[in-house]
Amino acid sequence: MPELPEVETVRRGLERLVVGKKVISVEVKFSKIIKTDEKIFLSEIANQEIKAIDRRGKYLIFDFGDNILISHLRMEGKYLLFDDEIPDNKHFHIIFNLDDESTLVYQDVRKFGTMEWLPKNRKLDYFKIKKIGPEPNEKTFQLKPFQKSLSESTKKIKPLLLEQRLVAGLGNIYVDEVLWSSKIHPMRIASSLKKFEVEKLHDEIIRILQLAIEKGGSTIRSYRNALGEDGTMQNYLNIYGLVDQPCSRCGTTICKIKVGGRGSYFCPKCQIL
DNA sequence: TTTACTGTTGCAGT
DNA sequence: AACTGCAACAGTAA
Repeated sequence: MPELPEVETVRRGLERLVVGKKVISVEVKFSKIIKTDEKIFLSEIANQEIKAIDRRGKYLIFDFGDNILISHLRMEGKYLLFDDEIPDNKHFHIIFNLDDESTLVYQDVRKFGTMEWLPKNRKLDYFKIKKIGPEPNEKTFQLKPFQKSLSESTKKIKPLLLEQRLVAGLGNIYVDEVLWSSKIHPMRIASSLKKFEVEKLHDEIIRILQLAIEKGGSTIRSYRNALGEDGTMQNYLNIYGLVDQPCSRCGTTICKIKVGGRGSYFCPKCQIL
């Protein structure tokens, strides 16, 4: 479920449901998800209270006080909470047994998700090394550095925005929405953007991600009751997934192409190359 | 039956 | 250094 608005929705759900609970033990059914030392993870997390659930970009952060668990949902990771018995499911990979008899389950059909157990004092370093850019809000996502970075890049704008380096949180859905809204073709070279286009792009990144958070994220190809999977943002999308349908702004038929290996939707009249 | 596609990221090539 | 393509994996649709 993973762009920033979906991860934030999951964070809010987890915050309500598991903060204050203690993890009694963890069962790892598929080891490759745990990227740090599994033995240390299992021994250190036992009997630790979940103090808070935070988020940075598309990363979820379980705060245990001295340590943190950084969880990335990648393409299909989900969290589920069961009050008692958990059903049989071959995609339940990590099981957190909590002190009130409930069970937090990490489900991931494609097994791309990751978890890392780290001392809390390495948190800032972690995101610095990963080159995760500023959160998309007016305070931290400043226009000037964004302008400068774009003016110095010969990359196509869409793949550049997906790197998470200039701003955190955009994925394949919202980057297409932001570009449509800003009337910018996904293959435009970053340095070719005019000042007014960069300003519009900056504002739309903040506006659309914020709107999507308010709508609880988008639920596409969804299954059933995952935490925070109650989003309605899919009803407000203007371009993603709408190939062969008329552009809501000009009526032109929406096209789909590949840009940097990703399926990309755009209006050939509103977004000129 | 095969192939292409999928809300992500990181790495191995050139 | 900066790009591109693909691998990690499983399911669905054509």
